[in-house]
This record gives sequence, structure tokens and C-alpha cells, in this order.
Amino acid sequence: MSHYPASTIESKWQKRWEESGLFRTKEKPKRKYYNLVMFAYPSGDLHMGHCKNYVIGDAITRYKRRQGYDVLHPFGWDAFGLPAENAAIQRGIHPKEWTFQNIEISRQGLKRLGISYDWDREVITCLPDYYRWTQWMFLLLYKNGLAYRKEAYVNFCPGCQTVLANEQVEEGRCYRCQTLITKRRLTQWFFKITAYAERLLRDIDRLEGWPESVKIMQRNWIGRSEGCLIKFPIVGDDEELSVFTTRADTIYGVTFMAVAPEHPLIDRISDPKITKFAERVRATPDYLRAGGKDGIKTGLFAQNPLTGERIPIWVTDYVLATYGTGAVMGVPAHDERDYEFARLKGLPIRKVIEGDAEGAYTGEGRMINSGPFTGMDSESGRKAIARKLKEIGMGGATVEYRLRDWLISRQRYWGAPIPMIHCPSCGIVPVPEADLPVLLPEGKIDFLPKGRSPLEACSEFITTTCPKCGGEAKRDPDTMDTFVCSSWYFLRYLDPRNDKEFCAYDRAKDWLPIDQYIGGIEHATGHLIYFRFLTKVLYDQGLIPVDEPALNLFTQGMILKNGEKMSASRGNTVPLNRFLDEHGADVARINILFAAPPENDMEWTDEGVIGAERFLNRVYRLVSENKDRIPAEPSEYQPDSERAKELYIAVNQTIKKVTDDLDRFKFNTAVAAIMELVNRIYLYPEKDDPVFGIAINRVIHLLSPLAPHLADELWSMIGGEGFLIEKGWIGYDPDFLETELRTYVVQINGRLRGKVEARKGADEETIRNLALKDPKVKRFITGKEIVKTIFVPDKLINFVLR
RNA sequence: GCCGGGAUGGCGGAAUUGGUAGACGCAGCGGACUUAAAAUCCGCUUCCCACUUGUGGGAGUGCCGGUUCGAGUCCGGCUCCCGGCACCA
Repeated sequence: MSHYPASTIESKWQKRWEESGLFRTKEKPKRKYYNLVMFAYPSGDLHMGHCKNYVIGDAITRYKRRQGYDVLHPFGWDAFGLPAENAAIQRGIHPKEWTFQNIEISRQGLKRLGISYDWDREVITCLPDYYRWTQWMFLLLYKNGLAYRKEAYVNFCPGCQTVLANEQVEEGRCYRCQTLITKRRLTQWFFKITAYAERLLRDIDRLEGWPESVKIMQRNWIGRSEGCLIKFPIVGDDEELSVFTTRADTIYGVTFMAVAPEHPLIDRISDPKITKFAERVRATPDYLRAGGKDGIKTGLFAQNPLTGERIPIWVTDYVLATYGTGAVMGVPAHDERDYEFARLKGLPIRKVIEGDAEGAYTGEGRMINSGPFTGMDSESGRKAIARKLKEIGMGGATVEYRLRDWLISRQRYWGAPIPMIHCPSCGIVPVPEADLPVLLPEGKIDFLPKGRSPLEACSEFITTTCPKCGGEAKRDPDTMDTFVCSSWYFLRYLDPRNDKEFCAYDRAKDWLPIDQYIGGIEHATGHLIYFRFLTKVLYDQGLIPVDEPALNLFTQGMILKNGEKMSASRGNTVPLNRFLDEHGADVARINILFAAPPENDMEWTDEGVIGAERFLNRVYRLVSENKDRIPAEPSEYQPDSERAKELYIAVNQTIKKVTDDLDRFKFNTAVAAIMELVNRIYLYPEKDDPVFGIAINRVIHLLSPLAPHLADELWSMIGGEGFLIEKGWIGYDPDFLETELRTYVVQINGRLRGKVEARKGADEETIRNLALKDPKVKRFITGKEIVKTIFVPDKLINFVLR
């Protein structure tokens, strides 16, 4: 295949773009458009699998620029995190050095792809200039009671030797290394995201430009559940056992109480049999606990607050410590799990809701055996019982969420140190803001993970003085979850060199909210909740003007190779640099945009590359062979022949189609439309007809957001000035969108039987007469009666026969 | 199990509001150019049947049924695939 000189063209234009500062953001936007792609972990082996969101983001940026927006299109690096430390352990290279090498490689790759980032605003989360403000965020949350320390059973990854947030456990495994998660009882820092659960849930309704799937995932993740808190007094004790239930209407059917082995009540029992059982279950990973049913009597009894009945309390392995109160009321007749447990342990089963089912009847119905509530339906029974419980001070209606507080401590080195000091006399003291950043020590560190932070053994870091009393104290040895760094990076782009604030309010006002956010759907219940949370906190503090960060979200699919996600460990990557050497950036871009709708996963194939390359070659040839016939700035045009008019209409239709498609992220059909036009131009016989040159000129324009290097090259070949990104987006001539003559479909009983040509806007009579003249139609109609005629203007006529 | 999303030629996919199913690309077939090949350009290309060989007929968008003059599109029931959650009380 003869190639157009892609690499010459691409390096030439990349150099020119850079020299002219083409992608530098306007300081004061008039018509702002904040276009944000999720920043990246600098992995060092940049391959095609990484490129899809950059290519999409770039196409949108260039298109919006041409529509007259002042676009902010920044990029940065989510630069803290485990792989850097693992590299340090395996290869003896310092995480910082490894990270910066990778950033350099990746940045070059993105430049070679021709992505229009404003590199002046690059942020790198592992630089003190950045993590200083991550630490500042921590202190802000702390001051507002939203960062706190507690002892809890937490997810621990034996592979990474660190604790993890709920969002980082997938099917019982670590999201990074897939090691099975175990539980550990540790004192850790949490962010009180649950305080925002209701707002995070409610405001999902305002995210009109988000994919429905992401919104549903977030709603489920937050997991709002309306129910009732019920206090069961413990017999012979001042304490009560509180439970949460959505089925208060079944309270007369309680035959046992079940508590999680982590429940504080267990600590007060000294029976070694019970303690041993609880310990054993606690040590069992969640994934092994799931589904099982076992338990042991505590010997304690609770009292039903409505009936006064004595009910045995059991420790069980099936009650979750982390949901509700860590205890449930056991209603075997109406809950499958309680039923299973009761059958196993021979506990009584008491029906209190009418209804038939094998095992437990979990539906609603008329209440029976329920004292004064007997005869009510479930729903009114629940209300009445909640009211009653509230009246007697034993509970009442309440709302629970599945969402847990965000555990942000990590026992790793390569992260932002938690800016807290532990003083033997003053307790936990925050580092004064003026002392930020708390710098990560760069001396000799033993990175080998041991379940404790490597920083703990680094005395130059750990030993400090208490800001309050001046006495000797210790720093918190843990670093923050990298999702803390990534929950506010979109703000730093707005004011990246500010050393007084994380971002000046005016800058935030200029640019927020994000107009378009582009990234992977894998962040649906992690990053995309965290960054909404932090936005709300900052908004509540009056620090930014919006309480939702992004109005529109686009989640792109993955690029696959051989049906699998590209990754170095699978050995199925298409390395970026080699591909760019062989085919060029525009071929990569067109292939990515054309092969599948952007929200779908796409398979990277050699055949796809061939198609993209052939197309761009065809365009290049068209322009280079007809340079002198193509005007850079076409003047007013009126077609002077039927043929010319047809092509001119196709040109205008294509402009409209591509414009509409780009507005809706339908890059694949936009490319197809341009291909179609190019095919038509190739078939146009009269090369000296002005419409021929005009059509090619329009192709160059339409291609500019998608294959920008080639477009600028062709633009200069035809004598165009400057860069296409600076030109206004081309419009279409509404007078030439439709052909005068069109094909009307003739149907008989809804089946296609013929076609007739007629003028646009022809009336039913005309079409009917034409249709009835058609010999084929005639044949079908002969001997039958037309009982009804359906006429759709400009489209079809349908005869209903009997 | 629950909650989403999906199923269209040999393949990726298109069809904006119920109105010509299969745009565009790949692969395949045929032709032109060439000493030849590659590249390029042009044409054909859902399946089945018929013959007069370019025309006619039939079937067809996972399966079964419905609504409608007309269904890939709407409704009911199912099958399979993908994603999320998963003892959430």
C-alpha cells in the first residue's frame, strides 16, 4: 500500500501547534467549555488500550473550539500508587524516579497522538505542590468533623499489605492484585461520606447528562432503605439491643435475635465457647462467610418491646456487622435467611402475615397473630408499629444506607502522608496549615510491605514535635488512598500554580462545572462518587460555586485485543510508539472512532487499521491530485447542473449529519458519512466543476476534529491560512439539503411492491396515480379492491387490498 | 437471586419520530490498469427458490405470540450473552 507521508506530516504539525501555543487555554473564558478526560496512572507502557478516551476528548475539544468555545482541555497524572512501589521493590528504582520516567514517556506518547492538551496546566499528584492541597483537603474534612479515626474490622489485602475501602473490593478480591481480602481490626482514618448519602442520592436526579447505567449503579451503591429502628431491652441489663428492619410489620413473629460476631455485645460475654466461635467467624473472609448459616446461643435474652416476650440472643455468621446495627430480629416465618437458620437450630417459626409459600413467606399481606395490629395490611402495620415504638421510646422509622464511610488510610509509602500528629499528652493533633506539605521522605526507605506503613520505620519522618505542646510526638505513618488525590484534581487544573489556595474562587467560577467528563465506567461507584462527595463538601464551605462537579458524563468502552482487555501481563498490547511509526496518529484515531460506537468495547484489528488507512490515503490522494481545483475559501455557489446540484446536496447533508453526530458522540457514523461523501466525490466525472473542489474543501473541514494532522496538512496544501482548529465550524446551506425528486415507496398491504419517482411535497393524488401506473403494482391490484390508502408525505403510499 | 444493558449478513456495525432492513468499513467475488505482482480505480456481495441471467417470488433483525395498513423499532411471555450488586434484614 502506498502511504501518505503520515509521520512527516504529523511531526510537522505537532511542532507548529506547539510553537504557536495553539492549545493554551484562554485565561478569561468568554464562552467556556470544560472538557475533561479522566487523568491517568503513568504506567510507562502506553498502548492503544489506553488511548480511546484521549482520542474522544480531543475530537470533542477540536470540534467545540471550532464552534467558538473557549475550551479547557487539561491533562495530568494520578501519580501516587502501588505499582511505583512494586517497581521499587522489584527493580530497586525509587518510586519517584520510576513515576517521572513513565510520565515523560506517556506525555510524549500523547503528544505524538496529537492530543490538544494545555500542558501548561498539567498536574502531577505526587508533587508536593499538589499533595500539599490533598493534605489541606484532609484537614478541611477533619475540621468539619468529616474525617475521623475509628477502630473497625476493615478490608485488608494480604497481597498489597494494606487496608482498602469498600469500593476497592470486587467480589471479595483486591481491585488491584485480585488477592482475596481478609478482615483486620484496626484503627484507621475514615471520611464521613455517609453524612452526604442522602444528597449524593438525591442529586443523581440532576445529572441529566449522565448515562442511566452509572446513575443506577450509584443509586444501588448508596442503597437507601427505609425501615424502622427497634430497641429490644436485654433482660437483666441496662442495655438494649437495637436492630434495623424494613419489616416492622413482622415484629410479632420474632423468635430469636441474631447478632454479628463483630457486635460489641460479644465483648461483654466471657464464655470461651462463644468467644471462640465469634473469633473464628471474624477471621473468616467475607467471601467464605457468604451463604453459610451457623450460630451459637449467647445465653442472653432480649425482650420484645411490644409483647414483652423473652427472646434468645444468638451470635451468628450471617448477620453483617457493617449494615444497620449489626444485629437483626429473627423472623423465620417471613425471612428466608432467618428461616434457614431457625430450621437448622430448631427454633420456633411463627406466622404473622397471611400468605402461602414454601419456607418463608416474604411477601406482604394481612397481619395475623399481631395483637392490636392484627388485620392491618403490611404497609399500614409498619407505620402503626413505628409510631407505637416511637411513642414508647423503643425506636421508630429510620433510613439506612448501604454506603459505608470511606476508609482512606493506606499502609504504603507512595502516597500523600496523612497530616496528623500523635502526641502522648495532647492526643491527635492536626498539622497546622502553615506547615503543609508534610513531605514524603526520600531517603532510604524499606518499601517491602509488612502490613504497616514503611514510613513508621523512618525516624526522620515519624519523629516530630507536637504543634500544641511542643513536646516530642509522632506523625501518622499512613498515606492517603490515591482516590483522595483524584477526587479534586479537576479543580487544580483551573489554577494549577496557585500557592495560596488549591484554586481561587474566581477561577472556579469561571470554569465550573465540568461541561463534559469522559472516562471509563469502572469508576462508576468509586471515583465518580468520591469526586461528587468532595465537591459537595467544598461547596458547603463556600470554596467553589457548584455542588455537582460534572453535568455530562460519557463512559467510553474499552479497546480489546483478541477479546480481552489489553495489558502487558496478557501480552496482547499494541504499543503506541511502534504503531505511530508504522501508521501514524490519524490512522489510529480514525480506527478508534470508526470501528465501533464509542460507548462500546471495540476489538482492535489489523483489518480495522487497513480500512482507516485506506480511507485517509484516499482523501490525501484526492486533495494532492486536485490541489489547484480546491478553493481554500469557496465563494458563494449556485449549482448549474442537475449533477452538480446532487453533489452539492450530498455535501450539505454530510455537513449536517457530521455536525449532528459529533453533538451526540456518534463518531462512527460521522466517519461513515465522510467516507460516503468521499466515495461520491471519486465518482464525480467533472473535476473542473466548482462543486468538485468545494466538496473536497468540506471534507477537509469535516475531518479536522477527527484526523487533525492530515486535515491541517491538506488545508495548507490548498492554500489555507493558519490552523483549522481556529476556524469557525462550517455550516450547511439549508436550501440544498433535500433533492427535488425523491423515491416514494409503494406498498401493498404493507409489503414493498414498487417505487415511484416524484417531486418532494407531491400530493397523495399524484403519487397514487403514478403508483397505479406501475406494472408491477398493477399486477398485484388487478381483481382486488382497494379498501384503504395510507399516504405518508415524501415517503410512501400503501394500498390496503381485500 | 436482585438491578441494568444487549442479541441485526461471513465479521465490526447502520437504520434520529413505527414507513425501502443491512449505510459505512472489513473480508470475499468479478473487472480495469500492469510484462507481472502489489497498490489503485470500478462493479457485485443477507439467505433460499425459479427461469428467459436480470428479473420475478419467498423468507429474514435471538425465540413464541400480540397491536398496527405497516414492527429491528411498540406490548406480553421466553432463551441466551454482557455488566453491576450479592446473606444489605
